[in-house]
Amino acid sequence: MTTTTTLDPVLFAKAIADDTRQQIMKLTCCRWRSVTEIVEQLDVTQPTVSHHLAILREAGLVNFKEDGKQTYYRLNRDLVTVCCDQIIAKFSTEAAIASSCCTGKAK
Amino acid sequence: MTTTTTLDPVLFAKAIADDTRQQIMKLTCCRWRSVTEIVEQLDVTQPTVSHHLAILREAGLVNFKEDGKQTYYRLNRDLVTVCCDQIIAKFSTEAAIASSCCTGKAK
DNA sequence: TTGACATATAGACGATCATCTATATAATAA
DNA sequence: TTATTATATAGATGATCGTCTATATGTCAA
Repeated sequence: MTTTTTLDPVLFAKAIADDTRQQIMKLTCCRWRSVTEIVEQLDVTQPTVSHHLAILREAGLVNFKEDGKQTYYRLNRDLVTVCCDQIIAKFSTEAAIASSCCTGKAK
Repeated sequence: MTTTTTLDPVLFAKAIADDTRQQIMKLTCCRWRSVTEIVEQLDVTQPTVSHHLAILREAGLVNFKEDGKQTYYRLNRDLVTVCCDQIIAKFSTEAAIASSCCTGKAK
């Protein structure tokens, strides 16, 4: 299952603009983690972790799979990379020229 | 004047997690822009633009220079690139191994 | 079936945020 | 000096956000 797709730079930034969420992203960056496992590593309650997982899931930033009682989450690292590259491109000279935001003389 | 330095990934994300700020970043990505010039291109008031410029300035994401009555702002593109690279690195396998967040058997 | 466990959802609460109007500050022009 | 222009700051307001407790839902074991 490949769920990379894309994500608007503003929505991407909002999704990762929280310390708890970045901690979750780091915990899930290289292997599947159950919610309980994540809760054990952090200083917040289980509902708080579920809340942040829902935000990351809706953004497509984590993949998940259910297995009996447990739900496992894993970071969608490809999407992180795509979004970061997209941000760099958005604020590059080329993007500016393409959107003609650079009219007038450069100073 | 080179003001690249660094910026924590969470703080970087917070700084760019707003549509108006990303519009300002795009407007200033390739040349110096006065506040008035920026206001003319956006649908918000001048104090709102000044507010967002202050946030970007405190994060080091824009450089500025005063010239008489006017203040010119320009995006610090190098810092944007550095921060994006930093985010990609933070959630890479290597970073996970380095911080030993990958203990236990991979599934 | 009943109880224990894993996760999600609902609702409340305080904090932060984006925006506005009003005003202060500073520089130039008349 | 006085008026005008450019920008920043103060304070208010409504919206969004992060977190919590309480509870619902669903799965497995006894």
